[in-house]
Amino acid sequence: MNIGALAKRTGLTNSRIRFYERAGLLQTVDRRANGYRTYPPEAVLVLELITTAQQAGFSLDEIRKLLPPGLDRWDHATLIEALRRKVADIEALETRLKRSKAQLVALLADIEAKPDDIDCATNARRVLSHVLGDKIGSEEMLIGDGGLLAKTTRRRTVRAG
Amino acid sequence: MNIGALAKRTGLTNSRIRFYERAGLLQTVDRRANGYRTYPPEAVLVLELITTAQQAGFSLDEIRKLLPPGLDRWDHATLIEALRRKVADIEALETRLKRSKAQLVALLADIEAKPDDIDCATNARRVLSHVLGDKIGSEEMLIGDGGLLAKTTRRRTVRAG
DNA sequence: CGTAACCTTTGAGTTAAGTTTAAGGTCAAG
DNA sequence: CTTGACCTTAAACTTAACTCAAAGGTTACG
Repeated sequence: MNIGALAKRTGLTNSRIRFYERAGLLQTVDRRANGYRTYPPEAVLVLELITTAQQAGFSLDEIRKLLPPGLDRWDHATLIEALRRKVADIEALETRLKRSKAQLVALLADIEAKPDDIDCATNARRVLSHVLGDKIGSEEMLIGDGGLLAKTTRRRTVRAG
Repeated sequence: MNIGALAKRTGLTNSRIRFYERAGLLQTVDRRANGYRTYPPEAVLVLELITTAQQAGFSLDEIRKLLPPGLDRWDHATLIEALRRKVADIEALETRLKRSKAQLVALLADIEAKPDDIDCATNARRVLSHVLGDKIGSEEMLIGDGGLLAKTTRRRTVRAG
């Protein structure tokens, strides 16, 4: 199978497949006499594994460390470890999301609860003091990155290579 | 207030504050005769608003569009719209997270359910077919970025400016 | 033989949110 | 009058996961 065919099979771009090879993720590749890459059918599986793992939140770096052997011969213990860690990561993120959402919802309620007899500026100050109040009040709030991810704007320029 | 003092008050770095100004997020700044920036006390509030919004998942771009007027005089309707959208974003992400987590947990169970009388390679094939099976089986699976975020590896190089 | 559709490589560009560096002014204290 | 802490700018660097462009070789078809 040539790279173009593999790309069509997997829905990935040629450049992305080459990139994965360069990144050490796709080793099931050979060269024909003319220099063309040629792939065995399992390459489709490997690429699908990679994208599936990505969707589950694994970075390419993590995937590389888990994928290396020959599709069989996996490091059982390491793999399970990684999966468990990733589940824990997801749970942590879920917690953060829940908190952020609650804050936003509270903020919405607060803004809309404007008594209607006070002016906008006064309402703004009132809301503002609620939003920042809790934070400013506590001498030292718990540190931690926070920062949910603003991935609403994903690039994902879809265009075949 | 000089930039250093503001940085200390907010816990941000000098460079980050300058960056926010360059990005059009922090307009409450003046210059002394010597070129030094000087800030009014409200600058602390503005910066705290910015980081709070960031933690709620807003990108700097989104924040810029919501922040512009003079701390009061907010665009009520636009703001509420944005907040609602962000809540919806969070909910969508929560859904995706739930699905991914379920998949991972299922995968874990699958791996550990190895009958112990079959060899590792066979088990690997068995598990692999489960992981990819659903996907391969369906002619055309629902499209959509997926890609949870692998932000386990956050850079956040902590070093004062 | 031409040309279109493949394939190759290298190297640079993209995005977000900053940080780092280099080179240099300013200011307060001793 | 020098030292150290502070401030200034512009420009380059960082990370992840790719994409895009340029310049060129290969192959199948008519």
